[in-house]
Amino acid sequence: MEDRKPVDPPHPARDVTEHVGYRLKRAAAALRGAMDKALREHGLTVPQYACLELLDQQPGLSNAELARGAFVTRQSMNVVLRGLQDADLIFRPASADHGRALPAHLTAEGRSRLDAARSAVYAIERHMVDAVPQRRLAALLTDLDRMAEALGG
Amino acid sequence: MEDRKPVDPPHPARDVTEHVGYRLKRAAAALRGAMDKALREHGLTVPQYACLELLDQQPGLSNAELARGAFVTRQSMNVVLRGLQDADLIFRPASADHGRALPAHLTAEGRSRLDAARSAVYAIERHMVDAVPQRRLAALLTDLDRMAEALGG
DNA sequence: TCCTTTATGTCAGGACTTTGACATTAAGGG
DNA sequence: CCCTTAATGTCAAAGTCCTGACATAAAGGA
Repeated sequence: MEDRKPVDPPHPARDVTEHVGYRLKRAAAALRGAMDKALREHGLTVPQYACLELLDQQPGLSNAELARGAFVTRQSMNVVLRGLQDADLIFRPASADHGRALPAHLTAEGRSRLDAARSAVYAIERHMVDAVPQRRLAALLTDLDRMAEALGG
Repeated sequence: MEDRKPVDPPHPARDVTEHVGYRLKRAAAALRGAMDKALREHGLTVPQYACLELLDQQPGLSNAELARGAFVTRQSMNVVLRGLQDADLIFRPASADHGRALPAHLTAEGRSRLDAARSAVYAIERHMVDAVPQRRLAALLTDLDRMAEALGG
């Protein structure tokens, strides 16, 4: 049996629950839970909503591009897209004219569904944003981006 | 067909990628990815590592308590615990003496495995923390907590 | 005491996500 | 032109996580 070798934590903390990673995970989990609950009433999952939102602002994105935008694998996004396609919320051409990427677009029903869900999601985000002092919001966003970039996100 | 009804975003943004939720998700995904990669070399998943870390600092936690601490359901934590138990990294009594909760404890092997993995995880967290100005770190932690609380985290 | 509430562990089923692998397609360099 | 590289879509298998449900056990009040 070897002795325990304490590792210096990244910053002073009494336990893991004070680590940045833990707090980040907690906040993300809270957001995910709130969105799950709200979107369920609209018949959408979080990845599905994210996909619709991306397609609304960038019509014609391919499966791989959507996957990167939603931070999931191509395989996962493929499943999401099929679900959305079966629900007639998006459509994709059967074959690509140029490369291999199949550009996806919202259907009219997809747009209206997105509009409905967006109200609920924005209310959640508003509630979340209101919890932090307004003067720190910009810095918060900057720091989140820096952390993501530092980790290769 | 009804007209699209624009919803005011929670804060000024050109598109979803500038929303707080998106940035939060991006940072969390980057952290998760980095931890996944690092922990795989130690034969651990992120939930397993989180579980070991919690048990190291609070020995005797029950399945339900660990689930809350790791932001997953009891059912999910139950499978995590079984995996850790099968790998002899933790142990639980077959039956509870007092209530119904089964207190879990690290084995010696669990402790050494945790020590090894911790170095890798702390290096990641250090890298992440170093990416944000030190004077803003405390505020960042506070804001993450406020957002989590506002959403019922 | 009895009942309700709350919390826990567990089972079953399904949904989601991932890793690994393969074939197809476009682009660039030799 | 041919080959390598990179990117994409897809399939298969496994793991992970969730919702829903049920039985057990402690605590509190009528």
